Amino acid sequence: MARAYPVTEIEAKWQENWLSSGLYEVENDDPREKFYALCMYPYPSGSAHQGHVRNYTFGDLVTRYQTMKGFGVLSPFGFDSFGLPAENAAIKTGMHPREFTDARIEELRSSVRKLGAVYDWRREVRSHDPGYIRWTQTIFLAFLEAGLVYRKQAPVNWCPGCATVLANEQVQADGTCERSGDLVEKKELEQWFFKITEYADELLDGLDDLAWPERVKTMQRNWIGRSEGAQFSLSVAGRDDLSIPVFTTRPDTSFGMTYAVLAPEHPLVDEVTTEECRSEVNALRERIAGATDIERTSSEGGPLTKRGAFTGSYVINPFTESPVPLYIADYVLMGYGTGAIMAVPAEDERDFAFAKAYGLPILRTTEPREGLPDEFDEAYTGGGIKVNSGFLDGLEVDAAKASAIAWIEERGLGTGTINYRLRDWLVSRQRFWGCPIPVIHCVNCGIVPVPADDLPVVAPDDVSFAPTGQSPLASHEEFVNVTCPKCGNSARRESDTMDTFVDSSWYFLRFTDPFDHDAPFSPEAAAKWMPVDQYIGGIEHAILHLLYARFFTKALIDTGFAPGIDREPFQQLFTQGMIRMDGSKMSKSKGNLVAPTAYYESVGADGLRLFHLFVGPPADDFDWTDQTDNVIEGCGRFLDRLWRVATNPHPYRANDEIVPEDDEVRRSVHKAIKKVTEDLDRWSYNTAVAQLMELVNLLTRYVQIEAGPKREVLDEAIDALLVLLAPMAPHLPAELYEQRHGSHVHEQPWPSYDPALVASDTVTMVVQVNGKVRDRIEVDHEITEEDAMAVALSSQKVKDDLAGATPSRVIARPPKLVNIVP
RNA sequence: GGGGGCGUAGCCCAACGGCAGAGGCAGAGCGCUUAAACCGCUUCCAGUGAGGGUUCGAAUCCCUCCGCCCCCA
Repeated sequence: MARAYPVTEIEAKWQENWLSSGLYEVENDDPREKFYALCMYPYPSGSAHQGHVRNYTFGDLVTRYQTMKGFGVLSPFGFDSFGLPAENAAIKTGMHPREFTDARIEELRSSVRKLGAVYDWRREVRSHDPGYIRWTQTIFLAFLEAGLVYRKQAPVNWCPGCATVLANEQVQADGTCERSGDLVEKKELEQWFFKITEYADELLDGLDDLAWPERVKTMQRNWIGRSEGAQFSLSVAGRDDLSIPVFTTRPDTSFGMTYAVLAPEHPLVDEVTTEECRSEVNALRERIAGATDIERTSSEGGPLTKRGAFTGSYVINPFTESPVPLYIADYVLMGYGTGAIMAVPAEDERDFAFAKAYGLPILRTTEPREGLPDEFDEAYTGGGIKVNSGFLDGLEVDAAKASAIAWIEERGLGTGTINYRLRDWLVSRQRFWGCPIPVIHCVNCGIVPVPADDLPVVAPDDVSFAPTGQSPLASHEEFVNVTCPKCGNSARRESDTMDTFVDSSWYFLRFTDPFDHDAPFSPEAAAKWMPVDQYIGGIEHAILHLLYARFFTKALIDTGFAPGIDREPFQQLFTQGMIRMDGSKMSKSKGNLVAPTAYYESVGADGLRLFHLFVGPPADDFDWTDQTDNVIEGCGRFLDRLWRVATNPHPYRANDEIVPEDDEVRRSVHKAIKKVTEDLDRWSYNTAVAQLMELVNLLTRYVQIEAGPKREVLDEAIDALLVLLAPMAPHLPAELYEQRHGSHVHEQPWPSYDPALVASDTVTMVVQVNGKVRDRIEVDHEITEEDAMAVALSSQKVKDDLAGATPSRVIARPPKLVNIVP
């Protein structure tokens, strides 16, 4: 539909203006109070999609709004430009990932500008730039020196068809390779790890004070998974040389252990398995080798039958000194605790199901306060009094835990320990398009860091991406063959690259000072801008990115890069809802994208932005349906109306006569200022837009009244509208404000409202009888409780309704409501 | 299996425990127009997924159930 104003022209003009005026460039010595507004930097996937539009609309609103409120706002933009898609494209087309990536960065950058979003573009960072790689590598080496980086054997996903290592996201839910469809195997390789577990407690405790969505905090807490308990050893019957450490969160239930379980991949399985049981044990291990943790621990598929096997050995329960059978079972994971458990079927659900399936004894050790139920068809995991538990009998669960731990420690069998679900962060990737790990392997000197002067280590260009089964880096002779910086002998360069989550774990710090050529960023700049005051992104990063970035911030402080900054990088977090279409998330991989481009021409970036603000609460998901275009068009119509009422000539009232509509408009303007300000502060953008629509509708009627509109009243209203709309849909207000005043709307201070105009003199008071509305009476807005009651009781309708009965109670909430209870 | 979110008009959504309706979409009618579109005005439409509880008063708080979605296992 044709617009009432030249959208494309106006938007292009202002986008150019914002780029060249430097209005949103901030210096590190900016005297204003700082505000750091940040959207999660994107993977450059080509031109922006609706998810980007939504994200940057919110971010840009924050930037412009806080600027108008007087803050010096740091609003940078960059690209998370390492990653698999570029490498896959290289394998497919032979195009170098850098070329591929650079082209897509250009595309995304220009489509973000078409949205009218403003940034300090001088600060742009791109993770694949040598200038960024250098500092990622510097940080890696600093962490290595600080003992926060180490190497150990770990299983990787290996696709036999492609003869290559796969990232987790390349393995499909059914355990096959997304490219070849082969069943992915686990293969042990030397890998690099970050010691994030060293910060587990701080990462957990730090969550308490953050202004984050509660569910994100909960997800992180669950991911860290701190549990207190005990670790102790079970000796294998008849084998004085063998003992098996187990971890339990319920040491108080130890007397109820009726069997024990090893993870199938536990190193002692071969040792303890007897000849008679070997074939069954091996069969199970083989079957489990390809299963994911989720499949293994899922309770779907009924009781845990055929998912365990007896090893033939027995272990001694140290509390009872009796032998219990030792099994292997898929529901015990090597990666959690010690990879071995004592099984207490009466008080653990999984153990219960397994015991039932294998006919193992079940012995209760906890009696709930309300007594034992008659039916015993599930485990009891609650609190109560210990029974059948020797020296623990009669104790409460918590006291029994402490007592059991003390008992274990006294005998030197083990200790009370804290266990985490969180594992150390595996950062090495057998990939080309990532930040190279800057170390050299020397036969004489071992692992030698690349000297600082030789950084960055950048991948060579002349590599073949044909899938030969080897990482392009590992097979590049000149890259790999080096001399050892320590002893000068020939050595081998590390060919693994880093997880791209490493790049994104510190980019927000680089933004504070991307100009520094001697350090990742200067401590002063970091201290000036950190922490990020408002971080905005998708819920899909609720766990990994946000946890890694928090870890990095703490580790960077502890390694001296950023002394004195807040240990939490993101003060406030907002997670936007996702856009769904046909029941699934709108995404490139689903092929259900609706490109924003066409809307730039029909309703403009302003119209599209307004739509994303208006469609519903920003945190909620919304469905893109065949109605959506109508709604977007409606947002365009609103902008048309604003344009018309602001630019059309009106039959202004010549005389000084005052009409009631003047007052109504003025009151509505101040009400709108109040409402929009409150709504922007509480992320209620949809209602803020609705308020502006209401005001425009009112003005549309006002200019048509018989007496004609009063010029100053209309001007005040339109100016207020433009200022209030400026952070949401910036182009049109900028144009109109310039036409009216010759100045820039985005440099105007945020308006305040007159409280006297917001409150009206009289209000409609509701009178209820027994909660049902019986009358509405106009009263003074400052009416007292007594007067309100008196007025209510004198209402004829109330009297009729009461029919002479004396009210037993009268509740007054002046000036809005009185409720009379007969 | 555990945790969380959401169910209000034909649709998207408002309503700090107090009159269920702010706004938009779609529909209907009228005006403008030679006519239509645009534009303007008017209007139809729900008792808040179901059931219980707390309260003078519940869409809102609590419990159970149903449906959809997300995260974790």
